[in-house]
Amino acid sequence: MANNWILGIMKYMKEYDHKKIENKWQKEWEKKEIYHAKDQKGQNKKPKYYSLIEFPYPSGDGLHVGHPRPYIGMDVISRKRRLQGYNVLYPIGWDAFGLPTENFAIKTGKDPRIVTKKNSDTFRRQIQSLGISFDWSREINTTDPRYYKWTQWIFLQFLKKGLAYKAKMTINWCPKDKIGLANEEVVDGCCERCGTAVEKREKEQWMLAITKYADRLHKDLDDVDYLPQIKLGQRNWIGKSEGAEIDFPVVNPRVKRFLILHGRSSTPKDNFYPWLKMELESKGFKVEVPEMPGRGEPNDIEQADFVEKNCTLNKETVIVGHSMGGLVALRLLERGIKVHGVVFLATPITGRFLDGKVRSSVTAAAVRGFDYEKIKKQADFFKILSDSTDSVVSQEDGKILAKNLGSFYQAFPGNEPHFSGKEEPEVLSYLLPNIKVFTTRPDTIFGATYLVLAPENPYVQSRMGISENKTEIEKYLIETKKKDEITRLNTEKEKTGVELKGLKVINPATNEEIPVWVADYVLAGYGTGAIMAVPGHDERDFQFAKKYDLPIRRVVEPIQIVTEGESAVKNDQSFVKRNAVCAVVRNPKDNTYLCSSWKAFKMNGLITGGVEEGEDMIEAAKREVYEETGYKNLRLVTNPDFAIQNKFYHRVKKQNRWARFQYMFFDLVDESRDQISEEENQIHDIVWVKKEELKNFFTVIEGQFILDLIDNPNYIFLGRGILHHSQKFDDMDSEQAKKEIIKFVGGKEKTIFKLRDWIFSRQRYWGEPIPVINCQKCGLVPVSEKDLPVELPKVKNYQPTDSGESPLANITKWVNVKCPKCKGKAKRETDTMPNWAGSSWYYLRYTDPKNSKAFADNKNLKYWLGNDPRHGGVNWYNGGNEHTTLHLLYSRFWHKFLFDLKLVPTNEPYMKRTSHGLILAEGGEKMSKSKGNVVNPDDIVKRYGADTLRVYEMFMGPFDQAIAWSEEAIIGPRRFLEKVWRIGEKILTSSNFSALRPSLEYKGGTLGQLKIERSLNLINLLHKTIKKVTEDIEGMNFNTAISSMMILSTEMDKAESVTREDFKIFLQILSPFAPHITEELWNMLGEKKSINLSEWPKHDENLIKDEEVKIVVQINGKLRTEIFVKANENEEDVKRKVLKDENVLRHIAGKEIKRVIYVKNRLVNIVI
RNA sequence: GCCCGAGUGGCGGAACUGGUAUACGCGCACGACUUAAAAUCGUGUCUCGUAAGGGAUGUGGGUUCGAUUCCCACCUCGGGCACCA
Repeated sequence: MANNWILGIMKYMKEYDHKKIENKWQKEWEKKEIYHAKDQKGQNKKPKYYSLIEFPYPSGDGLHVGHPRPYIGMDVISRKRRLQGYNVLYPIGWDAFGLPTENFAIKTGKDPRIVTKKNSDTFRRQIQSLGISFDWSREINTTDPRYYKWTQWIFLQFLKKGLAYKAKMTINWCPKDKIGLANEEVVDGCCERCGTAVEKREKEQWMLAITKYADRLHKDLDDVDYLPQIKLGQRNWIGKSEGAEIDFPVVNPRVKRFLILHGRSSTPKDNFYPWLKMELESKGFKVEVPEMPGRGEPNDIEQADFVEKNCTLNKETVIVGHSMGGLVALRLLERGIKVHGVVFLATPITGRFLDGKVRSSVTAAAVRGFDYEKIKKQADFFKILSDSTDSVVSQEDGKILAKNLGSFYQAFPGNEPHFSGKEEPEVLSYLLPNIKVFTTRPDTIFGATYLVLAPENPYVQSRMGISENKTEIEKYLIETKKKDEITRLNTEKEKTGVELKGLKVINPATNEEIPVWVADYVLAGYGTGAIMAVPGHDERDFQFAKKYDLPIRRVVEPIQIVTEGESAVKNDQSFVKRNAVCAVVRNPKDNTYLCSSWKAFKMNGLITGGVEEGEDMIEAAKREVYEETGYKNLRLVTNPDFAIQNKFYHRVKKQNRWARFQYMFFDLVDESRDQISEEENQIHDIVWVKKEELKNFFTVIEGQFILDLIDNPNYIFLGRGILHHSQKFDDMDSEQAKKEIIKFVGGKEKTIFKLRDWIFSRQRYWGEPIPVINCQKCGLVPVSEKDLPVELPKVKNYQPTDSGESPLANITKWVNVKCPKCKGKAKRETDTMPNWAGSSWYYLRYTDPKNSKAFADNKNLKYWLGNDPRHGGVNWYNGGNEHTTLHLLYSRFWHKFLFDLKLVPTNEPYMKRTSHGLILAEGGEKMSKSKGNVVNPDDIVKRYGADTLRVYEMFMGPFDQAIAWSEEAIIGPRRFLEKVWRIGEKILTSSNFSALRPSLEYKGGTLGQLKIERSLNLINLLHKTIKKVTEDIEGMNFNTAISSMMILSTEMDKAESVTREDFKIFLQILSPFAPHITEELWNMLGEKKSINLSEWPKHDENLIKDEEVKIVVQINGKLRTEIFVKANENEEDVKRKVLKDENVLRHIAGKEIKRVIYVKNRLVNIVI
């Protein structure tokens, strides 16, 4: 019986026919549903494991050999987990919306649905031929209406919570693809996809408020296990910076008095007028609040008469016209009265006017039809603070009023309704404006010598009218607008800007008046669009200040604290402060510098000394040079007001010193020199040191700063240090001073982010339609959830329109719908979602891919993600480096949002994230169809087999690094598998080879009990290999795992005998890499159940211990010989043995042994 | 410019926490088998040197008994960010 069986095998064996084997097992596995994950916890007691790869975009080019690398990697892990007893979910699907398919449709007119189907069929066939253990029963496709129904549904939840909104945006527009691009899709000012230069366009866009989650997206990275560089990428992109918002009050010397004119019904009813009056008076202004006649049924003409007669009106007056009072102001100006300015507070008070109709004051003004051209000439500025959005369309005869109103606003551009009308400080801030800046360096505010506004900052517009250099500013604004993104963001280019002349603000720290500039190096979209410029401590401000000759003030000075040696600061003593100078004296003849070298101890530095009471700094420096070196004629080159604070212990005076050394640069006029005192001579030597040698010469840290200063006269100190020129904050540590200074200037601590809200609409066809209906009456109305999905209609032409609308806009049948609210005429939104949408939640769908009631059943989510909010999610997610910022960030955002709605059980989607490197073409270039260097896995599978391809891809190099494909090297893994096959063949066919079975003897025992040496070594190696492979897989060190198995296979092949048990263990640890061949051999060895259902072997610690170890013998660190000793041999015995070795004796002959270093089980190093 | 990562044979790469540098694979050379070739197997393969020994992990320095590994400076390549106050 047994013989027959072996004979049968012998016939069957012969060569390794990968085609037969792989086909057979792939069918068998699918038939037995061996890789299908089981949902319900009750049915299986196994712990769950969710491993995930990024689902592919099924492009028309088909799979290339780079695609499967991550799939194989996670497959190895998933297969290992199954053997380790987990219920594994390893799913796949298609991320099939997107541009390439659409562009193909545009070119060929083919329906993207059909193209997608064809492409994904090809991808599926190719991936399946690799024997990856995906659960194909859970396959999903983002373009399937049953899938995108839920993408749309999630969007509606965003809409409901106010996190999806429409905004007019200047967007990046790719003129070739005719598509709006998100910031992250623009690379170097060009379209990420096609490389065309990006243009700017104004467009209404759907936005997702990802910035609301910025802080959590940043902070929660602490809880997840991502590779450090991935976390870093996320953090950089979010761009958190902590700082402060600080107000700089605007100075306007021409305003002396305010005239507050009541509104129609607003008797000093509330605290508003008294409050405003008090506030203004407290700032030193004259304020007049006349008691207006004709309350109740006001008449602006009558009131204007009254004001003209009783109040002071001149060029120093600003009229604050509240409601009806605003009309009175208009009347006055129309009569030819000149004032400095008018602020028209059009708060939401409506009432019955002279014409008997009810409307707000702005509406009333519009109806009156003033002579705006004349009015505008009477005042330097005319500011309308209005909330009267309701008055744009009148309740009664809307159209006419709207027209009039339009002309009113047209007359005063930049005054569109924007005012909330409620907050008193808001009113005040318009009367006495502040410019708000954001800074991360409030500690440097004493060095803020000017302010810079971004050209887009609204304050520039509103202020321009009264600027002395209005035309210059206008010109600059036009210029910057013309500049495209590339030139504007080019840091190399010289900074430009223009001063807002006549405008000064007060630095709230110094109370000095400082100028205000407009410059495009300040970005409107970040912070407040305004900065305080500190040229002394910011490179950009410094460049700008140099160019426009603005004052530079250094307020933070580096500090050096001596902590070692005899000059180390004594912790128990307080400091004695001194002003000191440091003279940098150059001899221009040979470009050397005057230095001193102390005789008593190793200290090399410059000429320094204390400043005496009342002494001038420069004189002090010259005096010190003269006293210490005798040089008489010095010429001051520069005194940059640069100093270093120095804390040390004065050895002579025996006290802690805190000295401030101010650096001054001198040139030697001539070399004339007096004798120096003997006393000085005793202390140090005078040396002239060449500039190149200074670096090595200085023993003190300040040397570094001096070199920076010498090499670069524009050196500015950017680091943390000690404050100076900062009044009461002098001598404080800059970091500590931040908070106190913010408080001192009345600022507010604030954290801001670089992250912008996500532009979520695309004017394209092949994406999920945004499920919103546009109704003239009701505005934006969400499609009711029961009407989802909003399916993409078929179109004839996929070309986007030139106006930038999606091709959907032309499908009138689809676009025109009834409003779900009022049943009136309405239009569908024609924008579609970006293809980040479907991939932001796909991993949730895998847990319950066929659910038609919810995006996934809660039970399934809880099972597969876990129920611990802080430590749950997909167990292991591997993907490409190119997706570690955007896709990861977006899906984390969606997940957190769903978590807040209690729709998912965890706070984070993925517990662990790793990346793989790309596989490049043989030349090291990226594989692409256009370059013609694509390697198709079909050919490799056909020639070498899927197992060989898998082993090769895992073996070729470190998993996380990019690597070039090599057609030559693939033969190595193939030979390895053939060797494995041969060993199996030998075991099956040669009873001699597999006869010796010491397995029962060694189980649980130590190697010492074993007598058969060959097997013994093999068993030792086997167990070491189990350990290594087990560990290496966890660290994704697949290449070294395979390398160790190659070694094992060589040893087994060479061995006189290998037991079935041992070989089967080898097959098990190899099976994640090469599942087909191992399954076949496993089966041939008589196993009835799949190797996939077996148990992952464990190594036996006792069996990997070496009996004998090699000790490396070094002499003076050089390898001389090696000896073998028993493991854990006593140190003395080893040393004794080493010293008897003839090689050793030869080397140490006649020399004295100074030291012997011993590292247990490793080496002996003899120092002679 | 800033921030990461990496530089090791002819090539892909290995080396634990500072302890034999070059594992494993490719290639190449030689040998065995063969009429022959392919395939396979075996042996060898950093470099100089007959040898003893010396020199090599991008370059230069440092710490150490001992450095691919730690520190400093520089060079090159790859990736990310790029006027983010």
